[in-house]
Amino acid sequence: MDYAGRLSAHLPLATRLLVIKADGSLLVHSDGGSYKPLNWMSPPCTFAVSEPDDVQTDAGATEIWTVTHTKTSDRLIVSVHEVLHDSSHELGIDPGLQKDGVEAHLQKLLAEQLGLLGDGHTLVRREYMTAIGPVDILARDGDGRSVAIELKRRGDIDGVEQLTRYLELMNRDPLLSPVTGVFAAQEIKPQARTLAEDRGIRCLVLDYDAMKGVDSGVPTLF
Amino acid sequence: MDYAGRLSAHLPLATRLLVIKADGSLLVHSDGGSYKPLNWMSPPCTFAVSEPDDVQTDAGATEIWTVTHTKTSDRLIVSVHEVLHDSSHELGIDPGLQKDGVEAHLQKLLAEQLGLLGDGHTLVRREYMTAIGPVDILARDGDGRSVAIELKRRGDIDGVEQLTRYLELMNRDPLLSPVTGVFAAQEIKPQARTLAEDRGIRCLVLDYDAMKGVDSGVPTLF
DNA sequence: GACTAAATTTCGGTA
DNA sequence: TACCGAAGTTTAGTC
Repeated sequence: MDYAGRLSAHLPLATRLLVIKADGSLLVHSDGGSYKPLNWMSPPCTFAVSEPDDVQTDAGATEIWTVTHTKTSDRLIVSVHEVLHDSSHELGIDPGLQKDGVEAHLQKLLAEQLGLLGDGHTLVRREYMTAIGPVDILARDGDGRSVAIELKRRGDIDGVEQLTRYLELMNRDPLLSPVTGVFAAQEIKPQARTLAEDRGIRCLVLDYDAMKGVDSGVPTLF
Repeated sequence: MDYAGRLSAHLPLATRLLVIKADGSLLVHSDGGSYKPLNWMSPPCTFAVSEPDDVQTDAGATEIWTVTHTKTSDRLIVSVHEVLHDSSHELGIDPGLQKDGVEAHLQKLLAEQLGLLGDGHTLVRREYMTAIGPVDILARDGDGRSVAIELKRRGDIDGVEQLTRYLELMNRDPLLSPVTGVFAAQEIKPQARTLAEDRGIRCLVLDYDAMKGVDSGVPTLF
């Protein structure tokens, strides 16, 4: 199997699971790894089966599958040598997945429990819009000063950079300035902490389970 | 099907493709979307089948699958109502995927075609090591001044931040300073360009196909 | 093993 | 529709 598109890739002959979806897209899975296929073609694409030429036949191929992306002309070519099993099913339309978010939920909890930042903190609003994007939570501390909170499940350097950009911008706004920053996450990487504190940004490690426990309203199912 | 772990998710009853891999991991696919399953459990995990209880039987379930992550105790519970088709195959060991990288190739091409930056540029080295990581390309311009190049397929804000960190550090080194920055990518997002130019970083849009065309050596297969 | 950066990322929300 | 940021991200490489 060969892929030519945004990169070139070759997959040697082996027993694989090939999944053709209703939209013509193709997944090639091995018997391990995570959910990511070894190779694939995303929709929109077209699926075609053709006869192998002489060289391909001599190599043992019985069918050639060609999957071509409709827009980018990325192409996936599969030499099928032997079909161990073939089965086709109509799955019909698909009720969607219902998710109970992570960062969204954490944000809600923290907004309700701003006391975790220190006494006297009050919520201004969640998803406070700025020119370069929304700040997760904008609050005011006991002295009425603005506090911008960036929330992550895992606190990485990227998150600190993100908060730094917001702070830079917001501190140019005389109505908000001075704005201090709080980097809140369930887990904060050492390098991220160092960078944040070097920039005068407070770090706050959140205990999700504990915060769920003091959930103000109805007890959760899980 | 219900997932309880890093988040909670529920998937209504429907016809699905369920793939159990050799390592006990499970994928639940619908007949569309991209390669990402609707729901899944990554290895290492354990797979167990049990009888439905009375409530589950009344609801129509004939089997209950429970997939539990070995380390995090994330859990996926599947109520199987009807099996339309069941097939099992030994895939055996798996020759790896051979990739022909993108950024790596682009980096090689640009290192060979530094004239794209302007006349007189010479290569110092690729993957120039600094304390906080490797700079993609270090060069010198016609006047002998250092130029640090950050290379991306898609030029995003993150890449500008990355280059900024490198420049900050390298400019503290008297042997290198002053170091100017070049942000090179096949496509540069407007916000990334604005941020880069605001920081005095040059932006360079690369034409991959054109650069491949002037490839110095053997013609490529694709 | 921990951490960082890339990914043929995919996916969802918003301007 | 384009763009931006999150993801139960996954994956690969380096320290």
